[in-house]
Amino acid sequence: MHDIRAIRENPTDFDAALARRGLDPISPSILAIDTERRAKITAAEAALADRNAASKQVGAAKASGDEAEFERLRALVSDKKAEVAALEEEAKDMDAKLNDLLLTIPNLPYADVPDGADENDNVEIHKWGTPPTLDFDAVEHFEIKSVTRGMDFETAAKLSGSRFVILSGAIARVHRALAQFMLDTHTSENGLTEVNGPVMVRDSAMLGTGQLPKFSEDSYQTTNGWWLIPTSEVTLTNIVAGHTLDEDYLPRRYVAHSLCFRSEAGSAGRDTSGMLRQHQFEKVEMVSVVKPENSDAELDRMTNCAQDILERLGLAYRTVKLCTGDMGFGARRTNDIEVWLPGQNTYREISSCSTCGDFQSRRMNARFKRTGEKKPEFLHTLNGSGLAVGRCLIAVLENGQQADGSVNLPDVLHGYMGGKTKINADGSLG
RNA sequence: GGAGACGUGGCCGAGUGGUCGAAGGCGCUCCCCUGCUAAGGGAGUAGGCGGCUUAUACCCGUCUCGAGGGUUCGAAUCCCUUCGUCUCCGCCA
Repeated sequence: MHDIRAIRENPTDFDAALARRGLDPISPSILAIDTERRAKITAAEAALADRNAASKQVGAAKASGDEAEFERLRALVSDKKAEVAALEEEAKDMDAKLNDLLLTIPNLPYADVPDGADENDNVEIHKWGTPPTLDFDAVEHFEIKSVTRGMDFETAAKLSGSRFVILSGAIARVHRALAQFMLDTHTSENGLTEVNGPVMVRDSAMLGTGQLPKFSEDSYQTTNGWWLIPTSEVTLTNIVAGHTLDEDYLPRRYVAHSLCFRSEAGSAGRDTSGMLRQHQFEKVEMVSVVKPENSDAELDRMTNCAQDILERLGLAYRTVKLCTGDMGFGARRTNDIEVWLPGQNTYREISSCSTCGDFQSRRMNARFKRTGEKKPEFLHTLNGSGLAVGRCLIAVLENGQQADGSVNLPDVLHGYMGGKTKINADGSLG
C-alpha cells in the first residue's frame, strides 16, 4: 500500500520507480481520483459542519423551552440530512475507489536494486562452498536408488493428484530432522522467537501481506472462506496487524515451521518431476518487524540466518540480489539464496529474503511509537525462508549421493537421526 | 452445535438518547516541593481524514467508544448484521 501523499508530492519518481518494474505510468489516474476524492470529502464535511451546528442549536432551543425555534431548527436539520447523505456517499465511493487501486500496485524497488526483466538479470552478491566433485554421474533426488522407495509420487497422485508426494521411512525422517535442525538453530543461535500459528487465515490477513486482492488464484480457499496460507509470512507478519507497538518492544523476530499451500497456477509444465514444486510443502519462515532505520541491516541479518543453515549443512550456495523484474509484489529488495543441486547441475532457489519497507505495515495498519514522540510511525517488515524444508531435503539428498546409490547425511543432522549417518542403498538408515 | 454475557482511549474502568472524544485511576512526559532509599503538589498525554501551511508545528472542520448498517433533528447509549472474547452444556484430537 502506497502513501497517497507521497505520490501526490512526487508523482514523477513514483512512476519512474514503477517503470523499473515494467509498469506504465499510473500516477495520473491515481491523482485524478485523489483530487476528486478530496473535493468530495471537503464538500461532505462542509455540509456536515452546517448540520452539526444547527443540530447543536436544536438542543439549546429545547433546553430553553423555545418550542417554535426548536421546531424550526428541527426542520432545518432534517432538510440537510439528504444532502449530507448524498455527499458522504460520493466521498466514500471515491475513497474506496482510490484504496482499491492502491492495493493493486506493487511496492517500489530500492534504488540499489538492479534493473532487469527476469532471473537472468539477477546479480550474484555472495557465494559459499564448492559443489561436490563426484566420480559418477549425479542423478536427481527422485532417481537416487536409496530414495525411490521413500518418495512416492504415484501413490500421492492416487490420493491427491499431481504435485503431491508421500515421504516415508528414512526420507520422512530426514525431512523432519531438517525442520527441527532449522528451528533449533534459529531459536538457539539466531535469537528468533518460535511461533506455531494458524495455516488458515481470513481475507484481511492475506490483504495485509499482499496476497490479496491481486493473487487470489495462487492460493486455496476453504468453503467457508478461510485461505490456506501460501507461506507463514502471512501468519507471522499479521501478528502485529492493527497494533501500535512501543519502541522498546522492537525488533520482533519470529520463526515458524508450517505447511504451505500453493495452487501453482501458471506453473504448468515447470518442475513437474520430483518434489521441487508441490501444492503442499513445509517451510521454516522468518519474519522481522523493525524500525525503519534498521530494516536494511535486518535484511542482511536475515539473509545470514538463512545462509547459516546451508553452511552448517555443508551445502554450496550462492546468493543473488533480485532484479526489478524478478521481485515479488510486496518487496523493495530481495536476496534469493540458491543451493547447488548436482542432479540438475545448477543452483536452485531455496530461500528468498525480502524487505517490504512500510508496504505491508500500511496495509495492516501496524505502527510503533518512539519514546517521547507523539506521532506513531509505520513499521518495516521483512520475511525470508530459513529454509524451504522440501527443497532442502532435495539438496541434502543430491549432494550426499554416493556411487552405490546411498546418501551420506550432513554431520549436523546425525543428532536428529538417532545417531545414524547415512541412508543405505536399500533405503534403510545406517 | 445449544444457552447466556460482554467488546469504551497505552492499560484498567465509569458512562442507557443532546452540554461525551468521553469521569476516575494506572502508566508516561514536563514543572515545583522535598531530600535520600520514598513520597507530595501542578500541568499535559488518542488516532485517521480534509482544509490552511515550507511543515509530520499551530489553527479550523470532520470521523472514530470492535466492525458495518439502521432508527432519530441528534447515538458510546436504541435496533439489525457481523467479527471477537468469556461462561455453562454438548461433542471431540
